[in-house]
Amino acid sequence: MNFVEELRWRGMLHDIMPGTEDLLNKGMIAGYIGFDPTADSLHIGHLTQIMTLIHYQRAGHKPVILVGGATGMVGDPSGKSAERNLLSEEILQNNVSCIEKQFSKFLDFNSGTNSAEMVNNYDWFKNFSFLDFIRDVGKHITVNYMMAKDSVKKRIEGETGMSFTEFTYQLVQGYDFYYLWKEKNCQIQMGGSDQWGNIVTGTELVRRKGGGTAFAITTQLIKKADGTKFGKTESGAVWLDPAKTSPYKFYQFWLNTSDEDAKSWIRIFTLQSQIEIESIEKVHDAAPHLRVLQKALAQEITVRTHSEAALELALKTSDFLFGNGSLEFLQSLSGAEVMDMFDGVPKFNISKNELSAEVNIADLLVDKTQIFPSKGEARKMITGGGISINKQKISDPLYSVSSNDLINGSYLVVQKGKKNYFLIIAQ
RNA sequence: GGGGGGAUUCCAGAGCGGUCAAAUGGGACGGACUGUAAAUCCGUUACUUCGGUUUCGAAGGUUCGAAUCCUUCUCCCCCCA
Repeated sequence: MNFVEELRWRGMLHDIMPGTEDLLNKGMIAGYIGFDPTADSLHIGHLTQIMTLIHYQRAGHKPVILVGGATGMVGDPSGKSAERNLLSEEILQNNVSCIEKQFSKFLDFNSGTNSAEMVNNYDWFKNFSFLDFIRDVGKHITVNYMMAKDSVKKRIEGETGMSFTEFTYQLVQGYDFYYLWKEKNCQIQMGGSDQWGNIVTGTELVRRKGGGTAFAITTQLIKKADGTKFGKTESGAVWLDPAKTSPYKFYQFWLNTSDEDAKSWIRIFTLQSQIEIESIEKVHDAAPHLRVLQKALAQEITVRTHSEAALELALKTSDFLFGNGSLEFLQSLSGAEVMDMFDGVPKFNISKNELSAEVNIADLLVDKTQIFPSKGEARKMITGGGISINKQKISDPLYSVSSNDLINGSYLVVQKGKKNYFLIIAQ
């Protein structure tokens, strides 16, 4: 199965320039995708493009990652209704190096001729003077052509307008394509469907300035069945950096996908074959409550993005927090493992002296910690059966806690409802 | 400038001078159910040392008693100029 067929059956293909498939069938072709360093980590919104590059490399082609140290300074207007805030140069450079590190997990940078390669357009733009640019690049593209682009038209017709800087963006990105085509024989640019306009400006530049041909492939933007935006949770974006989104939360994000989304996402975000996926779906349909699909999806992505060990911990944590969490399991964990498991959970410190005598449960939850804003509320919640300490439901508002309740002599696990955990650490 | 209407607890929106910590709906949070889903059902939704204490735009006043009546102020909306 060739690269294009692969994208097609997985439902990833959005648009492809005529002739692209023939070109790819002729042999190894270098192709690239650009990533703007708008943050110091990639997030799951980038995952489609990462998967595209993985398939590209698996099909025997050479994937090139372009990190937009220069384009990031301009700001892509595609899909944006208002002018972007510009990032400072230091922040951008820091973002670039963070992102570069993340790619090493996904692609093979040491596989001979089709090794992945990473480039930064800042390298060829930093010494490119404005005058040279408008003479050598700007000359080839008409403003009429640029204005016809959707990303530009919308902004011009809209009320917000568009700065010259952002208007220039497609030319800058277009030049990247020309540069890579000329210097690295990179003949294909890929990207999300919103990038079509920018990519085509590049192929146009290759034709007019270089007299050559270049090709474009775009992928489907990920949609959720319920219409909400993909990749966002209440707590913000889902990052690939474990320091920004813990592997446990990462795993949970995928596990919580709806049945409908899971069926399309397992094709996009995992490398399972068509036969494997269809058999998983069969099992899933027979017993949807087991969520075999979501589990397969979550497992594979978590391992690829983080590691087997991270998945193990995520699984254990999930099992404890949602399944049959037991006191014994907690007691079996080391201090470090506990901290890992409750990563992101609010923590409160309390001195051991305070617990040497008995402390009323409401005092503990309100005065000693800030789990509840008032004692009345804490008592109501306790009476309503919404509070557990160390997995034991507390229903008496007069219940007292003492140092005997500490797990391994050092902490208490408080639950408000089923899902809200708090860790009280005695020091 | 003239005339009219309004300001209520997270939001919307009821509220005869006493029985109003304030209807109802939404939201939020808990519980049951469940697939860590959806729907549904139930409960809670000012503080409290459970004796009480502070709330209804702000400040005064009338009254045994005021979210409800009076005065002044602040802000919002509508209509006519």
